[in-house]
Amino acid sequence: MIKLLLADDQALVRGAMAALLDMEPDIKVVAEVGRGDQVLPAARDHDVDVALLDVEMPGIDGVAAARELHKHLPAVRVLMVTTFGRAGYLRQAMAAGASGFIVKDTPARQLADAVRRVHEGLRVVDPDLAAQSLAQGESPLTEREADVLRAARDGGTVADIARALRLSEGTVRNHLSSAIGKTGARTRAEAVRLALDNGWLLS
Amino acid sequence: MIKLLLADDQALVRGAMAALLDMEPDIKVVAEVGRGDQVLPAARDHDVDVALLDVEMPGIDGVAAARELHKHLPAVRVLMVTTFGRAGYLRQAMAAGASGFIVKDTPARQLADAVRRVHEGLRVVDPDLAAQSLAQGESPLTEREADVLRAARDGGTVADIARALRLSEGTVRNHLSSAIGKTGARTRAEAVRLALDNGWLLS
DNA sequence: TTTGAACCCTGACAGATGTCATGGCGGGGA
DNA sequence: TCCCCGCCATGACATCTGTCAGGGTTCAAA
Repeated sequence: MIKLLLADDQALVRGAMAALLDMEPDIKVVAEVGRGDQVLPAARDHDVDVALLDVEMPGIDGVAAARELHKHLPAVRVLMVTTFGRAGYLRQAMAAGASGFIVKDTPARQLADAVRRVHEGLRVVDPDLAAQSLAQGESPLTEREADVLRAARDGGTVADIARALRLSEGTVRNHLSSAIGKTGARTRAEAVRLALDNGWLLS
Repeated sequence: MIKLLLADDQALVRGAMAALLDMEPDIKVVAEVGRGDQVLPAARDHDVDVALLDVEMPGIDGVAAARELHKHLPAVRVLMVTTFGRAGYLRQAMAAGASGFIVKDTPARQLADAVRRVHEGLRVVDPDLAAQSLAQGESPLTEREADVLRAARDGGTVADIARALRLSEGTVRNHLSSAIGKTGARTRAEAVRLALDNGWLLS
C-alpha cells in the first residue's frame, strides 16, 4: 500500500485527485495540504511514501518543498505536477531531488502509474518536456538579473525596483538591459514574460 | 440521474473531477472535452443536463462557450469553474446565461452539491466573490482601451500595438494613458495586470 | 598572481513613453 | 436641435527607459 501526500493549492482539484487516486487499490491518500510550508510537517506526521506536489503554491513553492523533503526525509519519493510545461521548472525540480515531473495535460489514467513508478524508485519525466529542457539549457540570467526581473513582475517603475532591492536606479537599468539582451526581448515586460515562461524566475 | 458535461483544458484535473463526480449516485459524466469550441457539439450529442465549464480554455473561452450553450441549447444549465476569483468574470458569466460560478478553492465535497443545485434551477455563487463583484462594479474601460491593453499584454512596444490594431501611435498612447488613469496604475504593465486581475479583458 | 565573472556604481544620450491641448467624426440623450 | 461621449488623429512636451562607456570591489579558477 502506497501512502501518498497530496499538495495543491486549489482545494477542488486536490480533492478530485484524491478521489481519483483513492480508487486505486494499492494507493491511499493519507494527507492533503494546500500550502508548500505544510508539506514537510505533514509528510513527517503521516509516514508518507510518495509526495505529489504542485509547483505553484502559497507559502513556499513546490520545488522548494521538494528540496526540504529531500533533505529531511530522503526516503520520501517526490512527484511534481504542474500546470505549465515550463522546461526550466523540470531542471530545478530534478535538482531539488524530485523523482518525477508531469504536466496536468497528461491523461488522468496515467497518474496512478506515475505514482507507482516513482514509488519503485524509477524516474518519470514527460519526454517532450525533457527534450525541451535539454534544448533550452540553463537560465542565462545571473542571480541579480533574475531578482530585478522578479521585482519588475507587477509593473513598477525603475525607482520602485531600486527601492525594493536597495540598489541605485542606474544599476537596476543595467541589470534590466542585460536581462533584456540575454532573453532576446525588446522590452522589460517581454523579458519578464519570457523568463517566466522558461521557468527562470523560481526562488 | 444528472447527465453532466465536463470542460477543462487540463486532462488531469478533468479526469480527476470526473472521478470525483462519478462517485455520486445521481450524477453521470457523459462527456469530457478539452476545448471551448467542443462544448456545444458535445452537449448536443449527449443530451446534457448540466455543463461544468472552466473559464480558461483554448478555442473559445468558457464564458463564450456558455453564451453559445445558452443561445442554442437553453435547457442546459451552466456551472462555471475557474482558477482565479476574478470578479469581472462572474459578471460576464452570469450575463452569458450561466447559473452558477465557483472557484477552484472551494472544498471538493461542495462540487456535487453545486451541480445538483444548478440542475434544480437554483443559482450558485460564491458569496465573497459576489460581494467583490458588486463593490467593484463594471469595467471602467471603453472597448478600445481594453483592446489596447489586451494587445499590450505580452510586452510589445507602442508601434507593435498600433500595427496590430491599425491605429496611429498617438491614438494608442492616448488610450493607454486613459486606461492607466482609470485603473489607477502608474505604468502600462501595471495597468495590464490590474485589468487582468479584475477580469476586464475578457473577449 | 593574473584573469575573468558577477556585482555595484556614475554619467550621458537617443529613443520610447505618458500627458496634454486641440480638433474632427458619429451616435445617442436631453 | 444641440450637446456630450466615445473614438480617431496630430503635435508638442517632460519624463522614463534602454544602452553604452566608463571605473570600482570581491572571489574563485587558472
